[in-house]
Amino acid sequence: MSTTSQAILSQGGLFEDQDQAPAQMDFFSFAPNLTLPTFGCHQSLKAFSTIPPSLASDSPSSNLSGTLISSATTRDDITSDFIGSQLLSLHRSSANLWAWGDMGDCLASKRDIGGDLDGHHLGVSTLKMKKIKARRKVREPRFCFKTMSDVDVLDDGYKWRKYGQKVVKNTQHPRSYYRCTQDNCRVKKRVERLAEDPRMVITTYEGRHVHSPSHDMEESQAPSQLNNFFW
DNA sequence: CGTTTTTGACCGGCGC
DNA sequence: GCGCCGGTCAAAAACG
Repeated sequence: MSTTSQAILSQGGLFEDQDQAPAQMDFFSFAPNLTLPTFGCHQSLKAFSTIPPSLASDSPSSNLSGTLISSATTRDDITSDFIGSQLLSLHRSSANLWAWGDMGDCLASKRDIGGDLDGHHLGVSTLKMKKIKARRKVREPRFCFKTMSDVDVLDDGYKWRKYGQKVVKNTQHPRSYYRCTQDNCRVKKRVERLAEDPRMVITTYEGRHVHSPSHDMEESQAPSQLNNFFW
């Protein structure tokens, strides 16, 4: 992955589930108020963690939300300039929205308040709301983002092992399933190229890492938890 | 030879 | 209950 051209780049957005990722980039402002946990998975997302610790803390009650535009595929690409210029629309959220069900409730109540009947701009149909409710069980926190990239699997500093691949209906690109290789870490991610626009890759993370990125161990010797707050 | 990928089988949830 | 579909398993192959 650290091959020749890293100069890929990417525009991305964050959504709490892949179903909600808009097909077109114009919809980017689509979910400015949705919250997302500070997973610290993908470098783009990690950019969130470079915001003041008060915002990036692990506390579920201080989740971040926003829309992200990034232009890097490697951690080295992330500079403070990058963060300043590429990270957009960051908000603090007071709600605890880790669980899926809660996420659904949040969306639902927002819609009620706003009286937004068509709900189209939110990209969540009433049908889907039901679906979310039905899945209320216990779901790992999950989110996805979309990037424009010619590499499928972006280097996010973690080590992944592929455990499956599937062609899903109505798509011509297979979806790949990965699991974090770290023992006891059950984080999964799936990667899929958009049918509408093959330049776009949708990456969905599920769960939270119980460790820091493995890369850091090898190269620059073990980072302190403080440094780790950056990556 | 240990680790990762590939790929068909299998399984569970859901709609009909 | 049955079939479809997405997600996972696991044996075999590929890789380094």
